[in-house]
Amino acid sequence: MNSSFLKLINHINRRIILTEDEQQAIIPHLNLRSYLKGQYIVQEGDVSRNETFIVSGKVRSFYLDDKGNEHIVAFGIEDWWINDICSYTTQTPAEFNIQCLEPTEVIQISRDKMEELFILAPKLERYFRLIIQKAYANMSKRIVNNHAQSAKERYLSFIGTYPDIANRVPQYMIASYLGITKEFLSSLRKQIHSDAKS
Amino acid sequence: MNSSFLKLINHINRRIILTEDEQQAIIPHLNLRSYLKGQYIVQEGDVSRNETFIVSGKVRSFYLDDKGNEHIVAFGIEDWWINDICSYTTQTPAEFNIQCLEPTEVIQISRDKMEELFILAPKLERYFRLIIQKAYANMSKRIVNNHAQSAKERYLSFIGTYPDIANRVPQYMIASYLGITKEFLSSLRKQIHSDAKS
DNA sequence: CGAAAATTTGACATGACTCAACTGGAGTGG
DNA sequence: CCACTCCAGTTGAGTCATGTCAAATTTTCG
Repeated sequence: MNSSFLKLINHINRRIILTEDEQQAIIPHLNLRSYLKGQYIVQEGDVSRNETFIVSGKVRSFYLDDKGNEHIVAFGIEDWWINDICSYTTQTPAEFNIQCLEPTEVIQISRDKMEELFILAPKLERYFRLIIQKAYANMSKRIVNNHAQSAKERYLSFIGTYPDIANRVPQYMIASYLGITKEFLSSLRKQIHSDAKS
Repeated sequence: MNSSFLKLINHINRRIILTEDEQQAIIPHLNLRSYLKGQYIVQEGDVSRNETFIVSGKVRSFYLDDKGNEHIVAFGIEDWWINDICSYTTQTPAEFNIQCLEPTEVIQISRDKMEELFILAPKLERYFRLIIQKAYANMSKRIVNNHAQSAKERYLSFIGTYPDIANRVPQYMIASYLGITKEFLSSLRKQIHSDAKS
């Protein structure tokens, strides 16, 4: 089996149990696709037509406010699903952009194919439910932490929790993800370094 | 059929199609329960053992930080599901409290019963997937809005979107939900009133 | 009516933003 | 190999949004 597809199948098998037949039946519904750095998987205003699983690479999902400022909603790396779920489920124009920060390889499943898959293997409903539940729980904690912690604490916690992301994306994006300005993040880092020395 | 159960069945039927038989089969798995104002449906440290659907009343889900400050994660009203999903799915101690703000009637389904239900009517996996997807999409927007908007804008948008909640919970809880202090919210309201007059 | 809870007020402190300038790489092309 | 540009990151001064604390006031409700 193609190793990218295998990666997804393994991801599924870690949460539900697929028979050999089911695994084989799923494969033809999957669509492998490559993006270059900077390319968009979903653009604001377009309708998101696929569920997207990241095989390798790195993406960000962001929102552009009225003043033209970017607000990063989420990063996505290897083994994560990423989408504008609202646009996908209601087939309305996306509010978020999803852009590749590196050359990125993904597996996509169109809505139609997805419905076929759910008929083929209804267990997949459970798989996606579990995935999204996890994402929801993380979002809830993020909301709370945004309120309960200072920017400095959030930054330290971010680089502790996601070192692989923190090391591989520009700082101004981390600032945006945390909801602070790049200048302020810069001064926080300065503080942190001098804290460490003294 | 008991009218509370009917309320849930209708809620389900608005998203998926249940046969008459399935509807009848679901009922015995449901558990009706009443709470008084102030009572806890889930307490921090306990394990959440049920999915909980609110038939009537009003609840809040909140987190207590190290300094003892409350941070409201969500409100729940009629026709909403509310839970500490993380605790429920992993059967680990809850980080959030879920407390009734009024006398509240709920329908609960234990994990075991839920598994039975999923076997009985696998479509329910889809129903819960759709519910949680919606909640996730809302959370994402909330994160963005917390970053893109000022406290005043968030407050106005909150009372516009959820007037029924805004009118029925104390202001200090709205402040907590928005991530600001009750004093600051008070001064925002003063501004808003004087804006309106001039 | 009286006590407790919720809200408001005001003085003051500070975390975080703005803006503009500067530094320092990483290409790129001559 | 240098000059040039572009982009990310840093700095610092000034400002604004929001927080803190303590007290006064209003509302709720037994």
